[in-house]
Amino acid sequence: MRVRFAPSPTGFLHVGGLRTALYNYLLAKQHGGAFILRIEDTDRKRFVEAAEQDILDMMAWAGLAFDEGPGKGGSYGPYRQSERTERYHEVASLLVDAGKAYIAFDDDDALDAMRERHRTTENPTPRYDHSTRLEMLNGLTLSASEVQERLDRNEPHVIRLKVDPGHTIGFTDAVRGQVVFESETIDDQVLMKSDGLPTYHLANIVDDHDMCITHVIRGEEWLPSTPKHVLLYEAMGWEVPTMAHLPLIMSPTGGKLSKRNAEKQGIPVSVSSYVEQGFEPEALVNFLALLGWNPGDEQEMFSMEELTASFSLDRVGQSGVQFDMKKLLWFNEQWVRTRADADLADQLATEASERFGCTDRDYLVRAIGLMKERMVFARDLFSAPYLFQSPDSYDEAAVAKRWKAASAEHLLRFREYLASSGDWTVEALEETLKAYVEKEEVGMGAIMFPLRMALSGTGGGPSLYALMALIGKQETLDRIDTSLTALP
RNA sequence: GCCGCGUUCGUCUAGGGGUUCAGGACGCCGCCCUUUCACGGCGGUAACACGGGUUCAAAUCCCGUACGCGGUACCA
Repeated sequence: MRVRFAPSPTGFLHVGGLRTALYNYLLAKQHGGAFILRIEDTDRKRFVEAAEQDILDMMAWAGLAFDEGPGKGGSYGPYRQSERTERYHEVASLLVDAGKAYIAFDDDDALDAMRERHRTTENPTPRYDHSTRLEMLNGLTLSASEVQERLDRNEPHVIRLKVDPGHTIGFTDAVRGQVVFESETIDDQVLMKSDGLPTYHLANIVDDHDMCITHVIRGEEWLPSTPKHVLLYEAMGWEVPTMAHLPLIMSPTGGKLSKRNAEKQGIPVSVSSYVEQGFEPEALVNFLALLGWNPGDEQEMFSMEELTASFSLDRVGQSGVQFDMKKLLWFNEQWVRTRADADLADQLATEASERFGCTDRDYLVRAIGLMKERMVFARDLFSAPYLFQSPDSYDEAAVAKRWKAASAEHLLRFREYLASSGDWTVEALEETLKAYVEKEEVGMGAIMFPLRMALSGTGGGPSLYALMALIGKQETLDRIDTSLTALP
């Protein structure tokens, strides 16, 4: 099995593209096949310089290593279409010689004029096809010598696929089953553009054939052009690879997950945005895998290895799927929790040092231990600055609601208990507090809330015993003193 | 308009003729645990688009309609 991911470097890697790459990757790994990356840079108008590097970086981030591709090599290279133009010309001439394609000289104005001529309410977008091609300037209407003269004059021209009406083109899609099209509904697709570069349709079948691709797995937006590809394979006498069209990922309001549509709802379209926001690669991969595929049982969490073992095309759905950010967030939370505290500390050390001057690695690891069940992203650690420094303000709403007349009094008295406490462990601190509650005959909340406010400046957070044990005796006493001057 | 694909809880989905007055997950709500916020546990909310067939029996098969999505470029 040989599969490929063939993105166009017209922008940063799209999250939907990543899913396509993932499904290809999983299948290749599962079958011990090859996963190929091919850059489809035949559109010079939309070419974006930094895009290829972004594609490479994002695939590496997600853990999708390819076996052949730009920078990696392989025996079927080059893997950039801009470096393979000669081969496309070769195939295009073969097709013209065989009468399967023809040369056309019509410029934009001629094309517009033709469409204008035929446009009606019933036919808003007339096609360049069997019904109109005889009105145009092409190899079918000009004599061979006229064509040659124009070519000799270097007149701009394209090469079009000659689609004859009257027959049915069908193929079996691995996701959708049998799909058929009538040939008269298909236009004479341009194969070779006047700039000398091929269109996707030509380049794609030439490369898939030359690179011995066995399974073409791509988005559903390609389904309508697949009959053209089938025609091309047949014209060349090549075998048609297995086709599989994946359901489109849609925005929560419906419609393709386009930049404008999605980002308005807080759903980034570029994979790099997910990296910037601090998503775990495993979480995005897990989420994307389940967006359009399901294992058939009730497992939700999947590592790349588990996905590789379980994935199959026949469990890929056929209908469009909506991107659900809440679920992605849930996956991220789950995956953050699977990480070792020490591992998270490695990631967060620099920021901890820069923001809080915390260079004590053991301290960082323990702080992470207190926060882990409360994080969606690793960097949520820093949403609790009191783990590293005295609060510089106190949550006003919480104070207004729960800071009572006796609060300062309790705090002051409990400070004495703490000051005389010798053993500064979680267990001992718990004992100390219980002793206070018993002696003073008050509820836990009477002291717990003021204490929490003094130490963290907030009304919620990790266990207070653990927090005091973390920050230490002196810091605990200092924070209580500070709060007593700041709070009523 | 035409062509193609699709349609089970709000979302991702299981189920593909009887065992399902439809199961799981996210979300939401409630309860329990708990000093708090979370975690966790338990429970709840909520769906077979519609209309015809076929059949003893249909969410499951067929046809139609509606709706959604994609395509309709010298873009991919």
